[in-house]
Amino acid sequence: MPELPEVEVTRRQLAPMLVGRKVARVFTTRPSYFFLTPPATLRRRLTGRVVERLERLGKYLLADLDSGERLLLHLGMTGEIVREGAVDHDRHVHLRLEFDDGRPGVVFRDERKFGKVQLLAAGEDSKRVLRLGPDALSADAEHLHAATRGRRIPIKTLLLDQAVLAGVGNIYADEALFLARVRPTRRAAGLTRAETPAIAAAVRQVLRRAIEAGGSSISDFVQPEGGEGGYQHERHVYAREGEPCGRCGTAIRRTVLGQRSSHYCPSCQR
DNA sequence: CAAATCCCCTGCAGGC
DNA sequence: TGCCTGCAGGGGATTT
Repeated sequence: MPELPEVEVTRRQLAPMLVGRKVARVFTTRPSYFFLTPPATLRRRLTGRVVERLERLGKYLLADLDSGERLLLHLGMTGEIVREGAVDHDRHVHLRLEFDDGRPGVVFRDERKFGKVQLLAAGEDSKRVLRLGPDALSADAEHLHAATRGRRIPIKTLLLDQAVLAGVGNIYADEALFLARVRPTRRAAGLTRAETPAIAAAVRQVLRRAIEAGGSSISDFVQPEGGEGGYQHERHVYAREGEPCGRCGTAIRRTVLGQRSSHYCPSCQR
């Protein structure tokens, strides 16, 4: 599942294969939940445009076009944006861009269609982006501590709230809480002055390291150039139920919080 | 306002 | 082998 590290790795590899190239042809599938902007409109508005910049906000990618419009992209659960030819071109390819230079195009493939594509008019703001909190890569201890006050929800659930920190998803929330030695079930408001900075630091650390490793390819994440990430080999708790904790050997436990599976070491995390 | 629940979608694992 | 059920989850909408 693409979270901040996977989206950032996607941005870094995608930028060189997108920026500065002129879109010659746009192919789309039929209208669906996936298209916040109707595919016919996308085809019309994107044709002939040049992407000038590609930035990331939380788990969103924003491509600035030479028309002043912006293309908003979200990978959802199973989305992947790759160089044409790097993955199968099957019924799950919803958007494909061809350019005027003869080099391979770019495809946005998504099995479950939880991904999103939206064209923003010049100066138009996206409600989805506006509600995002500060980027999780620079998680601030004071900000996180303040965000926990008055919140009865588990800290794990709070970390997944994109309005609190933008970019944390299920894998890295579990991994960060392991590094901080805090149980995911702990009430946010009950965390101490010492624990919230530890969690913020762990969030930054795990995200930075995951980017360095190229992301996690646990559920099919593929980099734009076709490679796989390596962080899945470094994870401590996520999807390791019953396996021994790397620190103490205790069996990793799984529980459900906010409809999402959560993993932790009952011995190391308190 | 906060918190809980439902739903969008498809592939796959597990049970029989 | 095939059918059915449940699960995976980002995040918005709806309900409590």
